Amino acid sequence: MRFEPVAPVRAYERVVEQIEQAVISGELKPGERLPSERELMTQFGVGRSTIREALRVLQAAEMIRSRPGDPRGPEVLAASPVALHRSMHRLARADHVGLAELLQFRMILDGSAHLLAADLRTDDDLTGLGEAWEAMREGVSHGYAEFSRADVAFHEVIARISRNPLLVVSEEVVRGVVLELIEDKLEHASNRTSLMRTWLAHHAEVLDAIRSADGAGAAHLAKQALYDNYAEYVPAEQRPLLTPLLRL
Amino acid sequence: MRFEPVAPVRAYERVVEQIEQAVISGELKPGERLPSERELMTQFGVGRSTIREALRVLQAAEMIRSRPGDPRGPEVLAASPVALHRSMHRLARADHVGLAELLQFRMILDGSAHLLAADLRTDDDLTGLGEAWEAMREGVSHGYAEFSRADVAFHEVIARISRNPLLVVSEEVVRGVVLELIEDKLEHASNRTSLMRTWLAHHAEVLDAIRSADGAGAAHLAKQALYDNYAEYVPAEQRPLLTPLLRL
DNA sequence: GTCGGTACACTGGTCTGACCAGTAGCCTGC
DNA sequence: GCAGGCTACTGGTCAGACCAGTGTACCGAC
Repeated sequence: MRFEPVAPVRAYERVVEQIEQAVISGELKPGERLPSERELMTQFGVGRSTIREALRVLQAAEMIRSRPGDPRGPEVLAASPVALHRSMHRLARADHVGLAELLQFRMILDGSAHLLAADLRTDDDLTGLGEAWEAMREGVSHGYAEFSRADVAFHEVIARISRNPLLVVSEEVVRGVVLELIEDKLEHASNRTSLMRTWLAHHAEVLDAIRSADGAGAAHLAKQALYDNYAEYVPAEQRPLLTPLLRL
Repeated sequence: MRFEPVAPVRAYERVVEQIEQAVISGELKPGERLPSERELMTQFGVGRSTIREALRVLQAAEMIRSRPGDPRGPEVLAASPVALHRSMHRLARADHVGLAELLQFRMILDGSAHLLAADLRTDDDLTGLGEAWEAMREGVSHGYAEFSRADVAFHEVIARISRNPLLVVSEEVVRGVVLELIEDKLEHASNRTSLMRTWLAHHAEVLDAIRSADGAGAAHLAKQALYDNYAEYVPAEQRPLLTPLLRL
């Protein structure tokens, strides 16, 4: 006979549980409203601070949103990847993860997204992708910031074509963290115009590969481009971590 | 000239921000303690309820833990994938993310982990992997639960050989969520013994591929195995989402 | 009739102050 | 030296208060 350690159950936790259960089970649908804090307080038979702490937890999980003054009460939100984004971001920022690992991960995600996009793209997708590329081309003459924005948009279109929200979110997060880590180094990059032209040409190749449903080609282009652009910021002794990915 | 929508900044949010920043920047390391609530209250110049709501948010994000009575104050926790797991699980339950997407993601992660493992493995890694396989072999006669545990351990060893914490964590999370989604269906699986023998043989192949540094082979084996084992639970019309990954 | 403004009732955000159960560490008394 | 209790804290919870903000119903001007 073995016993398990016990942990005291806080009042606010049981409030969270009940509301969470109601949302997960679909009893409370997105857009619907919770009773006001004062009303919940009597329903649960606890003080307002307890209710408020419970609502804070649910709000941090992006399950509800409350606005002061709204007589309809806190709103139940639709599930969104925002919470996933936050927790992934936090984890990625935790020191165990260096630029090499992030880049590795990004090559994996980006490569897979390109592979899937080349296979799953519809005609509409191709149109959208073409427009995204046009935006990049125009961005060249509007300065680096504009070009960069268009570049990000291009990548997001590809991720979306892959039809996998996990891929979209992860890629967005990892891209963000990578940029945060090297933004200071990017500031001093010289001859940006030629850099932009290089990238533009690369994206044209990617576009072609996806148009001709060449998944392997698109994936390789994506990974190679990431390596070419960012490997210089990775300590030389860690670069062998990245090269295996280029071979597949 | 365009204007942006403004959102009022709550007091507790600014408290969260500051503490979060201190943790992310490494100013507060895991194991260290925050001042007590009453102390924080004077430092931030806000009421205790505000402090408490901030701490609740941080606690929901698995960044801190507080125990009543502990004179040392709330403890800063090491980054853990628990929060990531929770938010991914929620998203999966809300079925913006279905089994197909999860499996797709898992094939990507697992395949990449195998690829990297085959390239980066040291002799020690191979020894460890061999032992993990032995444990699986012995597990066959100790029942499904035991075998399953050894199987998970095998996968974790491979993920660790790939030397990328992001890969390790993501895979762990996705594997967990996938299992939760189909656990009821797995319960009724018949002739488990033959199933175990099949898996054992498959893992032997993987082991061989990694031993001989055949990254592409190991990756393909991993992805194919996932497809073979789980595709039956994916609606037939969604299976084409998975097959492109097998070709690479 | 419609429209603009206003008053009201209610919301969530915050603060204060209080009490309780629990913990760690000191400090006895043996 | 050590078991047992004492104490000064901790976090968890509650009650009550005030404020700024919001939606709505009402109301008067046109």
